[in-house]
Amino acid sequence: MSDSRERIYTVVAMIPAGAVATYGQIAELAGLGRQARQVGYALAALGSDNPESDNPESENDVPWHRVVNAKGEISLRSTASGCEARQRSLLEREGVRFDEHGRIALSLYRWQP
DNA sequence: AGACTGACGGTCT
DNA sequence: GAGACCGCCAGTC
Repeated sequence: MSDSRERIYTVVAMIPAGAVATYGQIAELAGLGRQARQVGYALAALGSDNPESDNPESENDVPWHRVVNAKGEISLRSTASGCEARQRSLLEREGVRFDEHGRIALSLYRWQP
């Protein structure tokens, strides 16, 4: 276990509702620099919708659904297909609108600490 | 030790 | 605007 992962979770948990953050942004705030990959890797370790997975320390309070890539799209992961639909639903519930391309206007919803 | 993989980012074409 | 390439790091085989 790397403390970097907890740092990432902490940063993600700081994202307010109705706002989204990019992986690169999270990485920078977490002190990882440009390692956006590591951020996605850490989030993937959460198990997304696998509450059965064991991650007692990270808790499920991490709003991973507020994290999108630099294009403003929901990144497709290897497994758990359909999870993105739930993510989009959660974001829309928070007031985030998607365009025809199914992308988010980062210029409007991008979280700015 | 070496090689492959992965929720990505930025730049070039 | 979209696609191809490279780079960066950690974890796993």
